[in-house]
Amino acid sequence: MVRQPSINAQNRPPLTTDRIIESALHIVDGQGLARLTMRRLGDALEVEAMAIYHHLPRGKEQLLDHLVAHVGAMPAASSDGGWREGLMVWARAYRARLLDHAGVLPLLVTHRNPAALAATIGSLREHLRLGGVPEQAAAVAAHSLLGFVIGHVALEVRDTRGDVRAEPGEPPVDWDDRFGAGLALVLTGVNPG
Amino acid sequence: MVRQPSINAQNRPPLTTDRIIESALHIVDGQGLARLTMRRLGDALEVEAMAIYHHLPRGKEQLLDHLVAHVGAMPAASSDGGWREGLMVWARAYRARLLDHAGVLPLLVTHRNPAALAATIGSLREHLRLGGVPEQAAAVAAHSLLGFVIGHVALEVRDTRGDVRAEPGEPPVDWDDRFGAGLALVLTGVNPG
DNA sequence: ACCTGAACACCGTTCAAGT
DNA sequence: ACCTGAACACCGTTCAAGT
Repeated sequence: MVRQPSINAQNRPPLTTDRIIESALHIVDGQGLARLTMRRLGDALEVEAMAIYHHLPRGKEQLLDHLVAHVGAMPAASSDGGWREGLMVWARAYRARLLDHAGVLPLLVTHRNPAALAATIGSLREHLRLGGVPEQAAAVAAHSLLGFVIGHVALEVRDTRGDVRAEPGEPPVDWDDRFGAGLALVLTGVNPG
Repeated sequence: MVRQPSINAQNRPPLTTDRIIESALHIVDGQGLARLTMRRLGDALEVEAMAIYHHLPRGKEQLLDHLVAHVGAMPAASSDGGWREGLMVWARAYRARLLDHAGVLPLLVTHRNPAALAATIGSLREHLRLGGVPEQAAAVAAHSLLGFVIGHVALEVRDTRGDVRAEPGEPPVDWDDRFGAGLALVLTGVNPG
């Protein structure tokens, strides 16, 4: 029976905050937010639930704060094309991120971890400023764009993976197209000064 | 000891679904969603928690579905002014509703009760059609507008009743103004054809 | 320092029983 | 028909104890 010396006596990787977050996100993505319990999370990490408190003293609150930061923090990268193109790229990527982790969405629309979106909003405002949009208009556009993406994804999540259509005659919505058209609508309203 | 004959022997109004919803919303508004438990709801109604299941057989799931419908269903009324004015009136009222019941917001961005927003979206689309906006553009604008309002309120809720500012030098946001400007931005992008 | 085991106060829900 | 009481399987968290 050979043991790896870098691993502990139970032959498993050491518990770290990153592994805890990663595992929690895996549970939320796979089974939904309601199934994320400290005990189940402990099971997934092959550890007693109480061991998690040694890394996250504030317990589940702190765990959820981390999930919000992990999913919500995504600053817009500086782009080669124009600022409009850059914001479109960011918006599509952010939407994809939210859809990938739709179970975290309810946590994003709470007061939990108020600073989690600050960097994201700041990067959008900076992007607009560099594109020549005045300070006040940039602040408005940044909140409008981020709000639009979050709210639109919320509407998408409500509709999809719902088998029952409200009005049976209505055709299914192509949400990729719908989002793209809405994004163009919002960016049309941004005044470059 | 005089008893009112219309009331039962325990001298209290009879339990109805409406009273249950109303009381649940009162708890969520006053203490937050996390404090809404079947036992506390029973206490507020001066009844055992198990009595609620007689009116809501699907239990807490059904209760939350009702809260989503109660808060999220708000069709746009036909207006005397132009369609733009009508949509602005609706958006401001819908925002106020969401802010009044911010504790329900996390439930709104879930798959729970998928039909809850159908009438609201339908009324917005109808409003735009009557204003001369073509079918496809009206569908896009309806989702964009509703998404914007929901997402913007989410950003407001994250910021307000948070005492700690992310960057201490930054001035506080006037959210009424910010929302109004964002609303104008979105409506600018709506093409009347 | 890091993890465990037992315990506590809660929670949603079931089920048989009361009226 | 409408509500209750006891019970069950869970939950987050504390705390003393192990290594």
